[in-house]
Parts: sequence; C-alpha cells; structure tokens
Amino acid sequence: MRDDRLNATAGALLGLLRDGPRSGYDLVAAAEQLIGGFWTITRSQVYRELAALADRGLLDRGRIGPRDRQPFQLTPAGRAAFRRWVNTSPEPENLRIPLLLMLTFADAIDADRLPGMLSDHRAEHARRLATYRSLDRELTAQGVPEEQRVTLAFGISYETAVLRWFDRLPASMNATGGTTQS
Amino acid sequence: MRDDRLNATAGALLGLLRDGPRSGYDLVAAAEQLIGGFWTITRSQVYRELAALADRGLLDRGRIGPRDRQPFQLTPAGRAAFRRWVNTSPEPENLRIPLLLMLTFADAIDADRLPGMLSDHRAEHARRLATYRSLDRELTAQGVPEEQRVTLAFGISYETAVLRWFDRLPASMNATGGTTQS
DNA sequence: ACGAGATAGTCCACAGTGGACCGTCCATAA
DNA sequence: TTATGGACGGTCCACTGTGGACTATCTCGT
Repeated sequence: MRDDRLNATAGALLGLLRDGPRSGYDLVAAAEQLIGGFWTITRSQVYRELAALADRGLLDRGRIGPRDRQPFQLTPAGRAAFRRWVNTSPEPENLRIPLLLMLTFADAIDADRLPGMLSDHRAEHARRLATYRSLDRELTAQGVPEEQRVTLAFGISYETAVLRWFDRLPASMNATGGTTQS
Repeated sequence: MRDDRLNATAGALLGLLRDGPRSGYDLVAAAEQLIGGFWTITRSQVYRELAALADRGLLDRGRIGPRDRQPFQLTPAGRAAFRRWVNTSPEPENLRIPLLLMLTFADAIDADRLPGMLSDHRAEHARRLATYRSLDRELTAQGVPEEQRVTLAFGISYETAVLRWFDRLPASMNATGGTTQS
C-alpha cells in the first residue's frame, strides 16, 4: 500500500467534489467562495493537483465539454481518501503579513508615507469586515446553520481585532488618525 | 538600470543586516525572534536569497569563519535598495488556516475526533497568547517603546480574537466546552 | 575521552503564487 | 450583420516558500 497521504489542497478538492463533478475552473471559484479569506488555491495549483489525483485513481476525468471544459469526479477511492484526510489533524496555521514586516522597519519608512500606508490597509480591512457581516446576515436569514458559518465568524472576529489594532497604534505612526466605523 | 525590485524576504534580510554583518544562520534566528508569528523565513530560502543578493551586488560576502560560517554585509547599493523597498506599499496579507479548511468539511469529521482537534488548537493559541503577553510585559519593563511592540500588539489582538472565536463555536462542535483563561 | 546538542550550511522535492498566453463562446451594440 | 468585449476554461512558466534529510564542526558537561 503506497503512500496515500494528501496535502490540504488535494483534500479540499476531493471534498468539494463530493457534491458532484466539477471542472478545475469551477473548483477555483467554489473554493474562493467557501473559504477565500483563509485558504487560497490558485488555478495553476488546482490543475496540477487534479492531474495528480486522477493519476492516483482518486478522480475520474469526465468528457471534455465546450471550451475544453473537463469535469472531474470522485472515485470510491477518492471518497475514501477524503474521509481519511478530513480526519487527520490540521497543520498549524500560516500567517504572512507584509505590513507587519514593514512596520518592523518603520524607522526607515518616510514619515509622510506611513500614515497613508496604514490607512489604506485599514480601509481594506474595514471593507472586508463589512462584507463578512453582510454575508453572515444574509446566510443567517436564509436559515444556514451556525455550523456552516464558522469561517465567516472567524473572519468577523479577525477583522474586528485587526481594526482595533489599527486604532490603537501609537499616535506617532497614525498621524491621520483612525475613525472606527461600523 | 535593471529591475531592482526586491521580494519581501530579500527586503527583510537587507533590513536585518543594517545592524552589521550576520550569517544566514543568524538571520534566520533574528527573523524568527523579530516577527516569527507573522512572517517566516526558512533556512533554504535565506541562503538562496543571500546568494542572489550578493550576485546583484547588494551584499558582500565576508570571510568564512569557524564551522563554515559566512557573514554577509550590506553594500551601499544594498542599503539604498532596502530604503526603496521599505517605502513600497506592502502586499496584501496571506492567511492559510488549515483548521478552517477542515471545519468547512466538518460534516465529514468523526464526531469523536472533532472536540479533541479543536481543543488542541485552542490550547496552542492560548499558549501563544501567554507568550506574547509575557514578552510584551518584559519589553515594556525594559523601556522598549510602543513603536517597537506593534507586532506583539498585533499578536495579542489576534490570539485574543481567536480564543473568543473558539469559545463561541456552536456547542455541537465544541462538546468538551472551552474554559477561557487569563 | 566521549557523546549530546548547538552551530552552520547544502540540497532536494514539493507546495503555492501570479502572470502571460491561448482559444472559445456569448451578449450586445453599431 | 458583424465585431468586439468580456466571461469562460485551460496551459505554462518563473519565482517564492516549506520542510526534511544530510553533512560537518565545535563546545560543554560528565
């Protein structure tokens, strides 16, 4: 029995395919929509993984449709591999935040650029928080259970914390000041 | 004038070398200690980047010391490149959280494994929060200014938010319950 | 005198990112 | 009617990032 472990991306693809055959293109979109903010998969990687999974017999390639569209579907082996993967312990998270890296060197940043840099990033986080909140309200209204909104809840917690952090930066960095909204 | 842009890792290395010559090994340790939680650089990458930076004339290789230790030092061109890099706008952050990915598929996780998985991760975050807090107290006591503790402040905000998120997960997932501490 | 562990580096396979590029199909506007 | 802009669907590549295996060297405590 050969090494049948899956990386997280492969596991996720199998998981998404439980709902039925999809093309690589669809899978990218589905992943983006499901967990975009806290997991990413790129086109390049999806097609690479799909090919590898098909080679390992975990997926079947469907007939090529219009625009070279090729759906993939789970095989029984793929379904089993997914079940095994989803019951392994998740790897530690990985956060890469260039803004924090730069702030480590804040002494070398031109004083007149820093506030703009900060407020741009802050605005982006505020935008995301608003998006998450409105999406959460919408799903709640549609009766989507809490269990299926935990990622969204995480996003809301996270963005809220980030905004608070921005608003508590030392005044010396935050010359333009921050107005906390919503 | 050729393309003189730096990736974030290269920029960070140059930044760390402002304090004087260091070896790759030291740089890994310094980076880990400075911003370990929100930026990472691995051995392999450091040596790869150092070689590339030296080839571009941004670093000078020092004499090889004991244990093949080779220090690198900034050239004037390197110093200038750093200054340019640190004044570019930081790229968007990138968060990869396998736990959230798995929870997206929580319906397929064995009910008896889920609580353990969650509490392990929660405990790890609690540990980190404690570390950050104690380090922050220590640095504050040493008179390190707030400006040099913003990353730590971010860590504290972040871990606090994550713990709150854990504690508010639907009871159906969190069978063992969570006791918020500290 | 020796073994454990820290120091320092090399190398490789794999994973992940972003952009360039290519064709196809469809709606709509001139 | 045509053409054209944009959405769809995929390939390919260079670069960046991760983790582990492997080597050698030096230090320190017993």
